[in-house]
Amino acid sequence: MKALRSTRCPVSTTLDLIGDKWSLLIIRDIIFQKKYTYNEMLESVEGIATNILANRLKFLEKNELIIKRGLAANKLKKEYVLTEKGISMLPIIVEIILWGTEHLVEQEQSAVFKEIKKNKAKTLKKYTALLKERLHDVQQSN
Amino acid sequence: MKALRSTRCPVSTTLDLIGDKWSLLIIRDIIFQKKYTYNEMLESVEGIATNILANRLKFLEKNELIIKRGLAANKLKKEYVLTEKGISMLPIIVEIILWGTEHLVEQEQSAVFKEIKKNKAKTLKKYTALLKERLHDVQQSN
DNA sequence: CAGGATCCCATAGGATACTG
DNA sequence: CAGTATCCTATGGGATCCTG
Repeated sequence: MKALRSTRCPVSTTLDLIGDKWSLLIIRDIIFQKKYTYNEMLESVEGIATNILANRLKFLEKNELIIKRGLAANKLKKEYVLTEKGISMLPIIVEIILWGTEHLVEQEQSAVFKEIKKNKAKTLKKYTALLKERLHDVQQSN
Repeated sequence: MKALRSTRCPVSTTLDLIGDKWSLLIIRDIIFQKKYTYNEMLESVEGIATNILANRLKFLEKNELIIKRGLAANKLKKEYVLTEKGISMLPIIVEIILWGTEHLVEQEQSAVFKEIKKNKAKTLKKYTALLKERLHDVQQSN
């Protein structure tokens, strides 16, 4: 992943951040699947290679969408947490979910996706609150 | 561009459609910059190569986000029009614009982007109506 | 004008083995 | 457990020239 296109268009610069096959899936899993650690993500994100996952996590961290911290319980274990900037990406993901369920995927949906379809605003609020709570917990424990 | 990942996750399948550097920029230009023809896009989309543009247009057409039609005035000239499916992608782009203007791009914004920031729902409605009108015009002239 | 054809390079990304 | 290191391939994508 290279530097962002230095243009004045918010669409192209944002695409430089999440316009690839993987970044948004990682964020999706942090948000909806509660996958916070490296190996959890390795299993959860559909077939991502270990070097690619490492690369993306670093890239997302560098661009301040996530932060990494060690877990007190186990010094070896690290977990990733969405920053405020990362959390504010939720509306984008929600719209993508809505579009995808409407136009591409017809099968049974996960509970969260149904929830979004049923009441977007409410679900958005709920998950934003959850994520902020988690972020603040992490910031306090420093 | 390959086939879509056949998964049940709407995020990953949608990313297979627009999770690249270019596709969404093409759609952005059709919507906001009123770039409808090949050469207009070639100039407008930041430095895209001719083979890449052709590739993406074909891919978007194949996935029914755009349709192509010849212009009566000039048999050689073609123009691209968003389908209903393509138009319904507008909320995704709007959220990306909002996020990008908030977190990445600080400079003066284009009028449209300011409009979105000021009143998202209204702007969404307005552009959706405009695009549908154009689509119906095209469908009638067949 | 709307693309196709070609050439070529950089890099995304898969597989696997290894390490602090 | 959380990555690194390496090797290798596919393909994204730039530049340029060509054509119906």
